[in-house]
Amino acid sequence: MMPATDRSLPIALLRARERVMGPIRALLSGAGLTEQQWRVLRVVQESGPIDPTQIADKACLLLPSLTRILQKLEEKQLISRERDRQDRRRQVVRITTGGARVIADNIDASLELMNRTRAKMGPERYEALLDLLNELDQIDLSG
Amino acid sequence: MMPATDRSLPIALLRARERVMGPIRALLSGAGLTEQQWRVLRVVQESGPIDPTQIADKACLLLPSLTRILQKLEEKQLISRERDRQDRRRQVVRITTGGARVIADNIDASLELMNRTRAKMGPERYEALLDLLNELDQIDLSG
DNA sequence: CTGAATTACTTAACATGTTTAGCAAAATGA
DNA sequence: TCATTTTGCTAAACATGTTAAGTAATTCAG
Repeated sequence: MMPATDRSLPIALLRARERVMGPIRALLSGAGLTEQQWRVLRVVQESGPIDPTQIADKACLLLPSLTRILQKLEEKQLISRERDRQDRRRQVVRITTGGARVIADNIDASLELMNRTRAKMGPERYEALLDLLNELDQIDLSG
Repeated sequence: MMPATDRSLPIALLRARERVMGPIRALLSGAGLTEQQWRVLRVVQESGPIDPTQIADKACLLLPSLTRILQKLEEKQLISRERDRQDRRRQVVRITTGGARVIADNIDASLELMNRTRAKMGPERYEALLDLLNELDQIDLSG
């Protein structure tokens, strides 16, 4: 028998994510960015010059998705790309002045949303949730 | 400053979901079904005749997505649809014999995967995670 | 009863998720 | 060194996510 939807882990994860991302998406749409574009932009700013494979890892995206996102961000002139001199398979991605400005204009509201979530839930439970999610991510389900 | 990715709630939710759904997707692809198609099929079987709005609610899908999914499931003859006699805006969705067979063929392995996750994580922590996710889902972030 | 909401979907458009294939550069090994 | 494999990324195809419009049926206010 199927568990009630609130006891189904996949659906509970889906709903929780939607609850958290809804307000963030609303904020970012005002800046003309999607959630994923925002994530990539922030990774690039925080890390400095970085290649797509590492971006994908940090932003939790698959490379085919990232390819399209980088193309969009480059069109919008929020990032720049060039080939790596040492290894010409690779690219070096950098944030532009415009990209940095977009982050500066939205970062406070974004962090405020997460802080509000944390406060409403209670810091201890919020941290406990993060711990459990990370634990779940590290489980080996293969055997 | 951006939290490390494992302390970012949106990314932690993303990774956890991917970890849980990966094996389930692999199982279902053998049956020619996507994760969402499977979710819809199960909701319809468990509920009996049901309209799309309720399916969307239970399966945690938006109506535009559900419209396409129902079309695919109808093509595959796993569900049937007809207009509601009382309210002709509505539809009544039913599972077909073929749909019931697909569920019967895959339900055991599907439940087994979730049970394995639960066991590896420990039943108590698993339940605690579900509780925290549901709590997060019920937070009012508007104010 | 009738025109203005409202409801239950459907369609369309754009972005991402997911899988598979492809290509060029670099590393490997006989 | 040269064929093979691996790596880093891109392209394509199909499915879903998300938002905005559109349509037909129903409800509601006046």
